[in-house]
Amino acid sequence: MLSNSRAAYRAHNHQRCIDAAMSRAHERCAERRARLTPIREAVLALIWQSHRPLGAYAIADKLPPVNGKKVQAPSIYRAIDFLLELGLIHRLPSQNSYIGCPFPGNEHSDVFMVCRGCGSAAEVSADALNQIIADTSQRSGFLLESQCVELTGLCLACRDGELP
Amino acid sequence: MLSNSRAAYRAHNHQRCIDAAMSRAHERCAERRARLTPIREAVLALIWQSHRPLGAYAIADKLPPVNGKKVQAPSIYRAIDFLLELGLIHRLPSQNSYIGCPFPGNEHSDVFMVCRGCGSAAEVSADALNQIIADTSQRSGFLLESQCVELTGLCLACRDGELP
DNA sequence: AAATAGATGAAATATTGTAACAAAATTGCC
DNA sequence: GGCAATTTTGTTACAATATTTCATCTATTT
Ligand SMILES: [Zn+2]
Ligand SMILES: [Zn+2]
Ligand SMILES: [Zn+2]
Ligand SMILES: [Zn+2]
Repeated sequence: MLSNSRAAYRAHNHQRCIDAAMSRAHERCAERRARLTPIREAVLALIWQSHRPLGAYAIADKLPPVNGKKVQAPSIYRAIDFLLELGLIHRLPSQNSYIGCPFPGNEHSDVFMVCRGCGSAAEVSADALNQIIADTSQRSGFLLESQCVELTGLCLACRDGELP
Repeated sequence: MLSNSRAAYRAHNHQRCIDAAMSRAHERCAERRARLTPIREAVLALIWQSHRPLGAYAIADKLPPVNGKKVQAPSIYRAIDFLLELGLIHRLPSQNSYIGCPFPGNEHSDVFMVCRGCGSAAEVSADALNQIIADTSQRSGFLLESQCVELTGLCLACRDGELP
């Protein structure tokens, strides 16, 4: 089971997460002959600033201005589309936000655990879960093409700290 | 495994779906001492007009005007919130739309199969899937509170008709 | 260098959702 | 029934998210 939940929810050297993500991004773009332009790279880096998903306008607000002008929404969305396409980020539809993918390129279901305490999201790729989803689809005669699984709750850290 | 995929994706007497849904809604409101007002009932009925999820503004457009005036967004969203609260409908976050729940009141995971061909959505409550999701959460130390599973692909009918 | 395709800038607009407060309807109580 | 409390709805304005369109600029290819 691939998972970044340990990293996402605990104190860790996050710079390593960032470095790894950016380096994977460069690799992947090279493979696909796609261009990781400055805007795209900046957006990806921003998304990886933490394990909390970011909305498009939050990204726009945090991006450093170019020539004194804020980068506008369409540019942000174009960068997001590009990164989604390459599988470098994922969208969390329930909150209109975007999160870096810790293992792009690997076959993996898109399963996220989103903590309502700290806001962090961890991606988990569980084969067993995948398998059940495939079985369930098949038994219903449904040709599965993609999926989106968002689990909401409290991560270990927030569970200890904040008694509900 | 509870599922309405047979009904949702095949020709069937849909009036029975509607009648059953409305009758369940009245029951459930009675239990909870909640009021199924005309607007709320109309919104629910509209959502049940088909097995295709509807957006809030689509509902607003289709609702018959009251005193010659269109029902405004806030009223629609209030009705939606009410129906969500009672478990009579679900939200599909990936497309900002709402779909009737075929078995409200029963314990059930929220799992949907959404056909990109015909747009219909079927709800499935699979214990095995539930169980795996619970296990996966627990193994990660994640306190699961709610979930949202959207499977996208082609239903049986669309698979036969439309060769991809 | 010219042509082409890809990427960004800029302005406007569309879509989805909420806040705030007034008006109306319903409920519970006397 | 009359009256206060509560709930629901109307109305207006606005916030947040996302897209369309067309012009301009940049990179790649020929
Ligand atoms: Zn990290
Ligand atoms: Zn947390
Ligand atoms: Zn039906
Ligand atoms: Zn279909």
